[in-house]
Amino acid sequence: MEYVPRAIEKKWKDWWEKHQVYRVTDCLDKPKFYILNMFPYPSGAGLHVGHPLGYIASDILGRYKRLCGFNVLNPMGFDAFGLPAEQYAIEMGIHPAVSTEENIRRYRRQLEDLGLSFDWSREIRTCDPKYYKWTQWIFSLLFRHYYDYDAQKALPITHLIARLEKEGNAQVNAACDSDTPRISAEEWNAYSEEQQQLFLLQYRLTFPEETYVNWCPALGTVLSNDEVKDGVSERGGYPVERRRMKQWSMRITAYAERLLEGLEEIDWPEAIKEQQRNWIGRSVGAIVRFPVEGRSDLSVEVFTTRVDTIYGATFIVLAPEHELVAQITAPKQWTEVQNYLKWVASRSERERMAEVKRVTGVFTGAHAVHPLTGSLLPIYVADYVLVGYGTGAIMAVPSGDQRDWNFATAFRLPIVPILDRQKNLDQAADPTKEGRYINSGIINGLTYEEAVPKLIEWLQQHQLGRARIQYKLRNAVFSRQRYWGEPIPIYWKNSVPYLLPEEELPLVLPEIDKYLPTETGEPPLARAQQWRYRPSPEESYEYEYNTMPGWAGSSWYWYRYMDPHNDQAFCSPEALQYWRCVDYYIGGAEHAVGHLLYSRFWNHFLYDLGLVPEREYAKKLFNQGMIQGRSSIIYRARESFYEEYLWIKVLQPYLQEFEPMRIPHNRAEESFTYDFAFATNDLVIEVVSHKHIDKIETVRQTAEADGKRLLILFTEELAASINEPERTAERIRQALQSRAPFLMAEGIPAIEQLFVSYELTQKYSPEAFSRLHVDISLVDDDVLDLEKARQRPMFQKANFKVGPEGRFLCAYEIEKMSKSKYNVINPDEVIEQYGADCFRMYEMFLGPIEASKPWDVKGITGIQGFLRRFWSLFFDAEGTWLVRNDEPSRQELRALHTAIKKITEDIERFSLNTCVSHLMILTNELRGLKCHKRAVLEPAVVLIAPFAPHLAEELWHQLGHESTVCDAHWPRWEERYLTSEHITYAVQVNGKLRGNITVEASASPAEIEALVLSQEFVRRFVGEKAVRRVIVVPGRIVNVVA
RNA sequence: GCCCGGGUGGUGGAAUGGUAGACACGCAGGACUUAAAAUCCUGUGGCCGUUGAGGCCGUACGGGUUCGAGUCCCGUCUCGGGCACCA
Repeated sequence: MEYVPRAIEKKWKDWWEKHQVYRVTDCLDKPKFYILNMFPYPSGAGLHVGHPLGYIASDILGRYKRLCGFNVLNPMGFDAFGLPAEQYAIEMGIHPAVSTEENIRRYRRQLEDLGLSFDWSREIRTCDPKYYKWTQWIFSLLFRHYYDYDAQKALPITHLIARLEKEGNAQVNAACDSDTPRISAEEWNAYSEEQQQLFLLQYRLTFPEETYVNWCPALGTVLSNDEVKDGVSERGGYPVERRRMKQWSMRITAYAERLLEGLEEIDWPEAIKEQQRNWIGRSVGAIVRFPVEGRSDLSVEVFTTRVDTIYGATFIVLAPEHELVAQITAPKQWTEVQNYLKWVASRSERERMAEVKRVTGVFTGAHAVHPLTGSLLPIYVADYVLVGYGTGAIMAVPSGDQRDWNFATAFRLPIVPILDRQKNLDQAADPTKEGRYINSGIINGLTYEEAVPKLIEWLQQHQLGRARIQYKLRNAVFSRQRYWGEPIPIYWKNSVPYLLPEEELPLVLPEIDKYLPTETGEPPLARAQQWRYRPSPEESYEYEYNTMPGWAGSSWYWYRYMDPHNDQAFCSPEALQYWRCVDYYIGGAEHAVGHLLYSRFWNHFLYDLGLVPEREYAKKLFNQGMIQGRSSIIYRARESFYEEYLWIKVLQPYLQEFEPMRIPHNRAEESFTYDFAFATNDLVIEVVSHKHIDKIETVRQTAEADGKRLLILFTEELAASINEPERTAERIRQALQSRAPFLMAEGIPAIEQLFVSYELTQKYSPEAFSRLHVDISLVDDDVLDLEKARQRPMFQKANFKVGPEGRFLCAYEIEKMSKSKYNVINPDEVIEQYGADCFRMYEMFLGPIEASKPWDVKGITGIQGFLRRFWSLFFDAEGTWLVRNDEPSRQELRALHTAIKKITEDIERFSLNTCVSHLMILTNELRGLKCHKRAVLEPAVVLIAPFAPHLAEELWHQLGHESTVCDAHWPRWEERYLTSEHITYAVQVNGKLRGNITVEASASPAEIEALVLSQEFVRRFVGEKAVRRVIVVPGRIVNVVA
């Protein structure tokens, strides 16, 4: 039998399907192993070669664990709500559910082609009402609970109500809004129903809140902090501004400490844990109250981590949004302050970030009283103080804090040294904690460790301050003004939100006519006519029009896989008891502070309610790296009659080497085409404007004759094409029709067309043009200079290659694989050519899975050859079966058992690239030994099965087995086959390798030492010197020290 | 600026403090072939030397610990990632 990957793979894919080989049941007599991949968003672009990396790795681990006797759950599903489907719906008028369904189908097909052992009967989709019923249900639970710091867990809101009725909230130590008033039982009981409900919102774990949010006008929705990068939206790169809006919020801050502590008990990459720690941002400090001069009713509360520097405070700064600003501003400063506030409000997040260094602010005219010295400190407003952190106000200590120093210097405010070790305060602030305090009243002469408790005690006694732990973590905005998300199961009555009754869930997404906001600016859901749920016909009520954010459905999905079809519960207690939690979680590091933090938060909450068995749901996390794309750039120089210089960042990542295409004279009548085309091994690029479109016929002929594909870049006059995309496209179309009709004909596989200008201008504004990675730009003469080229933004990260005569350059850049960068490689093509087994092993062989690396198809032939050689252990070139039942030799067994040991150990530590190496070594050795023995080859098939399942299944059945190789037993190595009668020692003299000796395995260290010292080469290197010491490392090395 | 990772042949990458460069790609030479592809064999870190002597230098750079350092420690450079007026 001959090795034909595609045929074998098709055969076994069908067989697995027919025999339900990957069906997982809750098998109580077997130990469980739960592997989870972060589920993908099914984008329209389909899979690229970067996606499967983690899936393949998890599949290998899963197959291995199954062979070791575990009941393995390694499920797959789709995080199917999201922006792109909705944007597509807006553009094309297709319902998001339809395009999502289509995308999922394609994803599933691609995943199945990889031979992944997912149990598709457990597939979940977050957009399925049967699924999001439970997302909404968890939301309801959050609404019905509050977090009690004394109990250190979430408790039902009814507990709180009972306490309020009895004793008010004076003794309640719970997570709540910072401005929650203290009320007595009488006050509470006197509240109306609405007042009580509004009051409770201050405690609920999810609640509507008026806050500053990241508003993205282009997307028409708010974004969470982790969806904003560099002041623009992560998706689409649109500007983001701060806006005060009413939004649903999740009180994740209640869990700040728990989320921090939980990190200690999970085996996650240190980098991720560190990022989460930074994001939570715990800092220990104090709140200090500075009374406002002449206003006995007002005082400024500040948060500081350096209360010890309080004597160095020379002024107070409020955030522009701070509520005191309006109350304290002196009349004569009124205009100036107002202007400043207006200016601040007008700046976008992006501008603000770009101008971090600039010092701005304004004096309010008011002063605060220093609580210890009684001196007057001017109160300023400045945007370097953020309203969202601490109290939104600071005491400025210019001698110890660089930002305060900058401000003090700019506004000529005093800088007072407070530690005798502070230096060069005229140059910069010195934040040291060393030395003893000076100019510091009650702490003069003390050290940092002594001063802090003393000050806090003093402040507490005088009711002017207290110790405080502060977190950077903010409550998470939970509503989005979009259509394609989970509806929030809430209705409003008299501006008070009420939960839908549980039996009404799921609240199904209603149909709407257009996926756009209403004319009055309400979210798309406001267009819905047909809400299934009607709270009560008599009363007036309103629906909730926001939907949940993308991270809602992904915050609990791992439980659903345990029991995916349950309509009575999110997951049955039995399934929870068996599967408990994820043993191995695999996914990208980009979710470090988004999904991975929110999902931990939900899990802690569910744990508090006794609904799930573990505090932390993912015991181990592994981050796979990214497979990056390679984007090529070519430069072409000026042509005699072609007046543009062009930089082109090209689309095919495998374009690495460019040569000017030399069209032989016998093929081309006119040689000028020579200068217009660039060629690689399998592709010709022709740069042409519509005026010269008929010339490409010559190029086409040449390309076809060479068996190369032709890529045509239409480079119209850029200004014109940017301003008039439609006309440009039309012009190109007409030119093609009249002068190069062959390009319009279908079924010419050798030709690809790309309307670069057209595509660019249709999709992107001129403003976006400079950031775009498919980029054409006109350049000046002097850019031929390499150094100058590098200064252009698009080339800063590029690697250059200078062409002959310095006439053109080519270059490439490694970057994330993404559709928008036109550097995507689709796995389908690779699988078509080499087979899924080869693709799987090649991706693993590329390097450690945690590393990011560019996709490069170069080495894949090595794997291809390896698989053929492995096959050739079983069949000869004529396809004759070679396997015999002979007794294996010691050498053969040693090769096998060495491989078993190495591969077992390496899978356990998830080093899959070296596993592939060991399989190669085994194959090479067995071929060298001409080993065709069943006793060796059968275990070898099991060893390769996790990596190349199709090939293994075929050979397994050829070996006479009826059942799947997936249920074979993982071989165990036996030490007795690994040992040998002789051991070769490396011999060093003074740490330098000088030779080898081979001794009996039983030789004692003393015997080895004697033998080594008698060696001629040892004596030569020792020379006249006396041997001072001999170190014998058993089994490895001998070092002679002279 | 702060916090994490990295830096090893032409390339991807191996190496519990114990023979650096496994395995593979690429390249060179050879076999088979009319030829090419495919396949197989040999070689392949650099330098000097030899033509079955060998030697020296090599894991970003400079120091240190150790019998022994790619690996541990200190400092420098550099690349990547994350955070960033967080008081």
